[in-house]
Amino acid sequence: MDDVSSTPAATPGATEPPTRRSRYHHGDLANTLATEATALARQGGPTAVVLREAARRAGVSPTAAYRHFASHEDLLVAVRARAQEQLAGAMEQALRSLPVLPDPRADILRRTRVIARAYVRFAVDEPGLFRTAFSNSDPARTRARAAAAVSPPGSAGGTAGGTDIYEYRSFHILGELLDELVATGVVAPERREGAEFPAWSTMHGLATLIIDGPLAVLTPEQQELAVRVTLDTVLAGLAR
Amino acid sequence: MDDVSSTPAATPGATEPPTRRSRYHHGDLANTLATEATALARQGGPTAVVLREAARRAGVSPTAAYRHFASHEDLLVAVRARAQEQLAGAMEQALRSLPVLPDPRADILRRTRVIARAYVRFAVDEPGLFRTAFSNSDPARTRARAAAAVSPPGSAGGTAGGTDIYEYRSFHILGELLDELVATGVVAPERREGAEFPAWSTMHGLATLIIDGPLAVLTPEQQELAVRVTLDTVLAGLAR
DNA sequence: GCCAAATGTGCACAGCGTCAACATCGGCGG
DNA sequence: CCGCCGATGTTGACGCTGTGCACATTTGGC
Repeated sequence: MDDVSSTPAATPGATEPPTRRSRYHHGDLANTLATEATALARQGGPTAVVLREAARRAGVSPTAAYRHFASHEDLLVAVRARAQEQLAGAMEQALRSLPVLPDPRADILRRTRVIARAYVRFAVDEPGLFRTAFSNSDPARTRARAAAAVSPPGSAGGTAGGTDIYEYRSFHILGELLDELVATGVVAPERREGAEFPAWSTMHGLATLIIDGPLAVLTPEQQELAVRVTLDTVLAGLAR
Repeated sequence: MDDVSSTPAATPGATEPPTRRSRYHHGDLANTLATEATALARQGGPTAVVLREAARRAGVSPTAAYRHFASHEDLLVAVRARAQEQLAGAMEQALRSLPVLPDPRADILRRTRVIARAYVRFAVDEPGLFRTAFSNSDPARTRARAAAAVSPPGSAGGTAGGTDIYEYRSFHILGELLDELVATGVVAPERREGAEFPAWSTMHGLATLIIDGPLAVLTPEQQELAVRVTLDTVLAGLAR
């Protein structure tokens, strides 16, 4: 399938796309392994990411993976990044195929609904990837990250420190959306600060409750209703 | 009963008053195993629940566990139930130690804030248990559960089918809270239907984003702010 | 008091992550 | 053009896991 590569150093040279290598040295194993591992995550979530199976699918011995990933956890980190990227991609894709409405207020409102729906839809359509995107195997890691201070949760733009919320592209998209909502007068300016929290929490909570939690028992129609009610509520809460 | 023990070394609790029999073969292993497994989940989350280790701590052979749990997944199910119970217990506990305010409106509002805060606090204080409570290893299981239809998401009371949202005690608590919010005129009656979705999604989303997601980088103070802003927003959205 | 059911043990197997030692390739200096 | 050396891949092994099978022990009902 089409996979969205997220490696910073993209292959600049000419390599055969149709994967024709039977040499002792496999072309770019790192990328292939991450891709295969992502495929595993897609069906089965983070626990389905097993290094040996990824190596098997890449046609390589298990230990070969260790030339490119320090550990299983390291491979999972790469898969997580890809999953995050696919989520953000799904959100942007939903926006892309959207005609612009004449009324800017109606336009931004609809885009907001579309984005929220895309977020939840991605979770429902690709639960494995979604779970993986927000998986956290090592608690210590999270604590360590928390040590790095970040800027106050105000408007987008100024951030400090290497660990940044905005490294999550989906969060960035959300921030811009909120700015537009304020600009068009839908959202009260005095409610802009920290508005990402209720907005994102709502979408994310709904998505996880549907795929992992109690709301899984809802029929698709009921889930649809849940999305609508939830979105309306948070919009009403942010409205001026 | 849900004391947060501070001694990770010895037996982590588990008082069994009923069967006071002499130590014949072995006590009620099922309970002991579940307790030990829950202790594992507490530090390390669902992936830390390993059957052999639980058996080891219970002082029995690994296969002994199979007399009480059909599989590792089955053991995890038991641990999940315990984790859910502890979450609900923490919420109720937070309410219990709360004096009643004269103004019913102020009272229910404060209880709402306390409950939401307790939910997030439990996730932060006991990330392992919280993650376990909402873990889902087998996608097929979720799909199967979804097959069982439930009643429309309206007011509490009428539900159909064995699989019920309200088997989650925390959800039940939330429903009653919303009823009171309507009764005291804080929440518009016409917004009552499906109000559990935005309310719970918000709390749950915030909690998971903090312990597993991007919001982990926030300082405790910033997390506090995030909780407040999020709660205010959803309350404003539900208000009449 | 005996026997069957319940409960716990030992052993074994396959699969996992990972390490150490060895094999092979490909690019660079001579 | 050649040889070498670092990057890459392989084999084998270790300890861990979940789990099935045959066997040992306990216990409650007759």
